[in-house]
Amino acid sequence: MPRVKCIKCLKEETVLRAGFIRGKQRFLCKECNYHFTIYKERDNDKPSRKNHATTIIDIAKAIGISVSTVSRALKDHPDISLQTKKAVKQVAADLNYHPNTLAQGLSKRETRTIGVIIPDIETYFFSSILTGIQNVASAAGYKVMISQSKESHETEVANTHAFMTNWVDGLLICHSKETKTFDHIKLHLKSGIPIVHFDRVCDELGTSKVLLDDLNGGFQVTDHLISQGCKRIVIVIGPPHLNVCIKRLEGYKKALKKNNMEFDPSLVCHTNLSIKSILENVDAIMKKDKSIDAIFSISDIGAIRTIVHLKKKGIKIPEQISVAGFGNEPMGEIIEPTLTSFNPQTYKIGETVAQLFLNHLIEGENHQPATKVVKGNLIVRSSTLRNPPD
Amino acid sequence: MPRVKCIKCLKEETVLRAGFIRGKQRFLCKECNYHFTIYKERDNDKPSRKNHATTIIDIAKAIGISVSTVSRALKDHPDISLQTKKAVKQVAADLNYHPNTLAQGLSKRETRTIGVIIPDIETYFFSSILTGIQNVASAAGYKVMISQSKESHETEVANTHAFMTNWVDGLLICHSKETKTFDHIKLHLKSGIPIVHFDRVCDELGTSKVLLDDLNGGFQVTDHLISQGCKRIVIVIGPPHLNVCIKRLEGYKKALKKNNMEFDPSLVCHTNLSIKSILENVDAIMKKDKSIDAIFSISDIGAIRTIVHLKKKGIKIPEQISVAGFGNEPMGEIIEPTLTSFNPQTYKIGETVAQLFLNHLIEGENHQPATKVVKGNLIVRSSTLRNPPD
DNA sequence: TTGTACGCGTTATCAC
DNA sequence: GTGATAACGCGTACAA
Repeated sequence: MPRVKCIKCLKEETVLRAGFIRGKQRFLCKECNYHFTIYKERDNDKPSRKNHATTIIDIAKAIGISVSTVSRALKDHPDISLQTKKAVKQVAADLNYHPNTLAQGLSKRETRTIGVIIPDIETYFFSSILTGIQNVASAAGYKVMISQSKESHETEVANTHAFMTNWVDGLLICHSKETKTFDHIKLHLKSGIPIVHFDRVCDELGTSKVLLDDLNGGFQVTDHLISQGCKRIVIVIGPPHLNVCIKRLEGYKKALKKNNMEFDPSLVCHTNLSIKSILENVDAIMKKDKSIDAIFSISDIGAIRTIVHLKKKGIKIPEQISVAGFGNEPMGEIIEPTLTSFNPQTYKIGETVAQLFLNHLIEGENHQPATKVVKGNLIVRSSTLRNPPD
Repeated sequence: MPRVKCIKCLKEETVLRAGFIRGKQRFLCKECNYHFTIYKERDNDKPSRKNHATTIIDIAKAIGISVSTVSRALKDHPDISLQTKKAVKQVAADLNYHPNTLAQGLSKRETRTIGVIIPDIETYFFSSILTGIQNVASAAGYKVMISQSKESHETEVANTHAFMTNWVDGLLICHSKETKTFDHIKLHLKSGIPIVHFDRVCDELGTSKVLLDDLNGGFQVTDHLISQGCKRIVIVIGPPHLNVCIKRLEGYKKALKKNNMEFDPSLVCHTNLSIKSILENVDAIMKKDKSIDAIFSISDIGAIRTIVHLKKKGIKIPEQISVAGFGNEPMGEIIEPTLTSFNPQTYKIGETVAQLFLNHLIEGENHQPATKVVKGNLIVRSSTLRNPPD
């Protein structure tokens, strides 16, 4: 029973509390059936928190209109009069208003943010893919959150969950080397948000994928080595659960076949892709088999370190051993001899990944998972050129 | 005037609408002064959206307790009984509940997210700083949003605003090369959120800063070159508005002074730090001045490309020209000759940046901006070693 | 110990 | 054209 007089009839006893409006008690005079609010002195107009960002409420108060009108005016809703729009925009600018994306997200149930999980930002391969993703995403009005798993399955899982609880609108992921189970992805698959895999993908989930031109790349590099007269080509690959390794190996085999050469399993070096493991394996195989005349490393970093390693031992490249890589890292242009490598078009991969995400959004309910292979191209440099073109 | 009977007195005319409770109309019988709500059939219990993530409301309904109890139980509030906690956590797990960080952020007015703006992820220097930042930040429970300005002032400004409207709890920024005005930062300085600058900082804003060991680095590199017998050392720097250039140049001068050598302004190459500009300048100065015996490039990439360039012209490094860089990029170990460079300790820089942000948070109101210089160290390699130690 | 109901900032759906 | 207010999901002072 508030001690408040009705603004209309000035009676007290007929006035009842009737909910709140924006933190202000609202009253209803039963007599006049009239709702009203008591405005206190304006001294409480100071934002309660000193660092209070201006909101549409502030704008509404300043002009003396409702928040809905402000909201609509700000987004040029056709219903709103030009005059009002102008006033609102003016005040918004004066008060340095910026919409709160958190609140927008909560209300619209979308954040216009996509999460990207990659193994390692410091690797050019991934960081350049990122750039491709960001270009397309930001053109479409999406922000990109990045996290690196550092090749740890545990971190990958944690990051995945973190993204989902942040309500990202999509998840773009390249799995860590360690990752062999995919429950963390399956769990969120039901939520219906677009998930796109790239490079190290997972086939058992029905997601869209972007793949490197692995098979073709493996083929082209090997074919090129053969064309340069190499007969005994070592291929250095990683753990067998990584699809990319298998594909590149397939390409290698295909090239041998095309050139009527027999596949010798002893020429396949299984490593864990660490530099240490790669160099050890190279040393071992070269000690065992003196006939080797080429090394195809599945990664550029591996190839580069192999070159440095072999040169230290006085081995001439490419005369004694040709070396080729995969990835077209910038370092390949710097090292001597410059490195022959397969260029997987990383920017384009990134762009394609983001595009697939956007497609999924557009297609909505009746989205069908797509798999795209980004064509790459062989870049021939000195590390394999035995027969200089005449 | 709702057509609702009071639960107590069963009268209709005395019942008034009195606000809402959780989406349900609340009524007040003026007669009995009694508040009540009409519960409809339970058939609206189905989640309205099919892909509705479970919320604490779902848990509360499932158990038949209130949302506040659920909320508190989930965060082990001491008030809640062990029994309740157990039940809540059980159901939460069953329903695969994940708190909505958007709502949490809106409610708590913090997002536990920090924004990082760097010129370019593809540069090792920045990506390794990022890793340092992420390590410290995630250990403290903060997520990291990354955006690259690609050295464009415009993009930097846009990204800054995007972060602020996303209510990041802090902003860590390294300005683009183009950036000469700082209104976009000033604007948000008032909001009170911690802003930390690194590398390319701005002095006119009272923010915390993390600086490279630029002066010392410039000094050490130059001093080392001199110790190797170099007399005419070219220093290749970037635009004068970048504080890092000035500092490294100062170090260069300091080293000359220490060794009683005169500073010759004609040996300073002003470039825009692009490869093209660097190589052109190097060519020009070497053509003009045949006495030059060393080049100190302010960036490793510049130094590396310079080496490649000079080698192509048949110049012997370090015998004819010594070359040194700054940054300790991985490529420096690969190129021949391997590159002498100053290692700025990028990881540590990143960690320090994040730490400064955390400090700011802890200190709160009475925070005093700090400036930290991360000590680096000279890494001597072949590109400058003229007098092999005997 | 548990529950109630408001506030966070915005959008959307009605109602007028 | 404009206003009122539920809803988004959660935290929390205050009430019970």
